[in-house]
Amino acid sequence: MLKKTERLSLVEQVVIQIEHLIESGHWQIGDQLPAEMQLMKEFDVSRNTLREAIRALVHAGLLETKQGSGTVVKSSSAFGVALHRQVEKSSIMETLEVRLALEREAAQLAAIRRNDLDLEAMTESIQLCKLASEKGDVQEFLQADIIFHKAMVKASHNKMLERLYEHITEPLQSSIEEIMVADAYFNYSEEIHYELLEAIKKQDVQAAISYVNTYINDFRKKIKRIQED
Amino acid sequence: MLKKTERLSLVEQVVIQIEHLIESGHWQIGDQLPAEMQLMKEFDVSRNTLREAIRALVHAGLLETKQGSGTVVKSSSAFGVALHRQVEKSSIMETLEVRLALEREAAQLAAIRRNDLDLEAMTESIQLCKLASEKGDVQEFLQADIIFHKAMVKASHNKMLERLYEHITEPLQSSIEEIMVADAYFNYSEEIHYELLEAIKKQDVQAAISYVNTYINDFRKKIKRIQED
DNA sequence: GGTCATTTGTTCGTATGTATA
DNA sequence: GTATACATACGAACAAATGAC
Repeated sequence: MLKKTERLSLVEQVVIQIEHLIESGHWQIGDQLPAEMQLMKEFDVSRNTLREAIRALVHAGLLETKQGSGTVVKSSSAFGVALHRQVEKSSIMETLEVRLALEREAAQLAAIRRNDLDLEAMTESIQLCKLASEKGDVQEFLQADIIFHKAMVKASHNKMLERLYEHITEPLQSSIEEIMVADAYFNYSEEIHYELLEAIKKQDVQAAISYVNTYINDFRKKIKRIQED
Repeated sequence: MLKKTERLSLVEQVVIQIEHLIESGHWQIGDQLPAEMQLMKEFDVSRNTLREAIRALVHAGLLETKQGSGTVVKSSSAFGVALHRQVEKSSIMETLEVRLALEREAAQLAAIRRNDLDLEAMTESIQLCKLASEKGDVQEFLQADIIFHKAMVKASHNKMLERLYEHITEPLQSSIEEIMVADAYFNYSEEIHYELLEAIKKQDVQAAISYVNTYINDFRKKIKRIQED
């Protein structure tokens, strides 16, 4: 029934298989895992082995088990969880400074490497920003804004930068929403990054970098102003 | 309204305690942990509970267990392990671009926030670079160079930036050493960052940034040249 | 080379608490 | 309130690997 000791323990093998199923997107965030009985058959392991593998992934932050209701996917990557924890240990300002560093590099690389598909995605998302601003919906606007930024980072064609940016921005998002909603002087038109898109379109590296620098500086001042209230 | 029974399980409590003992340096990398029997008494838990906590930390990459021999500390932080794995999945070029982003931001912040202690540490490490260059010892020079860069990042007074930089640079280091040793045209005097230190000393932000930009660009070209050979 | 104590690895059983139906 | 299923924690016994004598 069970094979003799291979290099990896049975538990580790199951852990890796589940990890892969999650990171590949086969099981999405929020999805409920099949019942234990079914997973036992699927991986061909005993109940104890399966449970131990699940516990390891719970501790890693990828899964969450709830009595009675089962286990659900909580995060898509162990890397994301580790970064998330790091962000929680840091101040908003510190995290924002790191984000600026990544965003400035991304803008520069995007201006160099962007292809037609990238420009299309960025143009599309900036249209969403415009629509949301016309409706006056802050929440919707911020979501569209994130999509634009992610599209720009994607246009840098650096997967590591992309992952870092995504997992640093995500836990920061709720704080940003609070700040923006609390901002009485919020001005949509100032927040839509037409000039940045133009700079990347024209492959003007310097213009892209300086635009990022100014808008993050504004953002910084805004946070300071609100936090002092 | 759901009542969140966020009471931590015993296993989680033990995990956190061990994690803290490692991250605080009480147990250093390479150290052997006390035997399970002793740890059971120390944490006042059963063997199964203790073992599950240890297994979680083994999976996280902090510990390594060997049957018959014992348990040793393998890494000092879970964040470092996660980042290390991410770097291994990425190309040298990608990682270098991320490093540039962090280093540029660090140089800028260091130029603004450096204090006398920071300047002292940077001056000291640049002296080490000079000494190694006079001896013609590449290995020693590179080690001193790392110390200088870490001192600069520390001078940015952003802990998150510091941790990210450290854990991204570390796994990159062996690759860099290979490249530098293989470089027939290696010129020490070009690699000592006197001008960067001067810019930070004078709090000249622009000069610091532009110096980082040029030296990383040179580094990039060097890698491309060597990889093409 | 072999024996033995030590240490981790594995599996079982039991008691208690807790969420769901 | 009761019953059921699941989670948690403990204890014990045995297997397997290691290292020292």
